[in-house]
Amino acid sequence: MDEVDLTDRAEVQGDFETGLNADDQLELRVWLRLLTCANLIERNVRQNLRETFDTTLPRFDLMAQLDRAPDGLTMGALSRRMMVTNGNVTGLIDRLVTEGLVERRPAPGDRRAQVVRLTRAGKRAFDGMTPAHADWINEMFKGLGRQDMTALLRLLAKLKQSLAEREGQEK
Amino acid sequence: MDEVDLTDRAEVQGDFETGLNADDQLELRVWLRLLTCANLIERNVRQNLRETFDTTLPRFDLMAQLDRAPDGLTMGALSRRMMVTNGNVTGLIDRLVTEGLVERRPAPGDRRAQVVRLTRAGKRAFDGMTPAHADWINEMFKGLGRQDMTALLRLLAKLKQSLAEREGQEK
DNA sequence: CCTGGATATTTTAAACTTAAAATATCTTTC
DNA sequence: GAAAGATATTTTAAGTTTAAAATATCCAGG
Repeated sequence: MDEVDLTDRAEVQGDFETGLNADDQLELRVWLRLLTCANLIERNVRQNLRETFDTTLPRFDLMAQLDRAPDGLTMGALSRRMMVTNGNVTGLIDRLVTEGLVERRPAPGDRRAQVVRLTRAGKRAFDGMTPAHADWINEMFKGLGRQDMTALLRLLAKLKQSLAEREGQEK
Repeated sequence: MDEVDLTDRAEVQGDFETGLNADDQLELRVWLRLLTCANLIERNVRQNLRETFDTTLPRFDLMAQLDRAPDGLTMGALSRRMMVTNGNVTGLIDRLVTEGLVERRPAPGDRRAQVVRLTRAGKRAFDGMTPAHADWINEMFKGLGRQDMTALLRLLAKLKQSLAEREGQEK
């Protein structure tokens, strides 16, 4: 039997980089590896949030933003911070309001805007999740030393800067 | 007037890190910065794909995987490489098949499996997008030197390793 | 004041994504 | 060789996400 083996045994647990050549452009390799790491972390957090607290990552991210802004945020500020569209935030907030975790009220002085903030229950729920969340993240970064992390933080800052510059240009 | 300024002028263009304290755990800061970078890049590529080729990022990612596997991939292999669920791939492939960019055929020797590969038209379409895609990525990494990128690549490899280890454990 | 452009949000339609259940097939074991 | 468990995929329902259009309000200039 010399048929092609479609199960591709070399790829037991592939990712975006699988099949990429070492002589491909460095930039692409960095980007794909970055994406792989982000996906692995996201997947882990998502699963933990579901199993431990029966909630979702977008809900958690949104609540984390509100937790850091005790005076509340407008819908627009929220969507900028979460880097998602306005419409997306509208839907998420709708659901969180229904669940009683978030409250929406008209912004003083601007009848177009809404200010959103955590309710008492929302704050309580979020505080209950924070420690476990921190543990998960810490656990995932266990393989990196303090030096590694500061180096990584610095390089990512530089990349972020490089990315932010070309955001303004747009068109 | 000494009211609270809800527009928060310091946060013209916030991101996940906005509002984070410098004394927060290092791991969390690295993770959020990583996420911010990934989001900025994704957003840029997504917009470029739409404006330039009228397509989407998931479609492009899927075609990129198939392009690297000339003999095709099973649905399962594809979902592992893209790090998304099986059902997700089913839907994406359905659409790409309809558009004539991808073909699906029974896997030889296993009647449960499907082998998917780019059609002639799909290969042509993908090849037409590759150079522009590379340019976009290169442009975004312009602020990083070769040294920075290799350092970043190394650190991310270490992180990826750290993350992969705890994947196996899972229960 | 009032008109035109800017800003804040919601709505809409379509696509994407997930987790879980359902199918179908393979593989092993007795 | 039939039952039990493992694998490969699809289906389902709900949620998330996007881009674009629609609303509503603000603000600046005449």
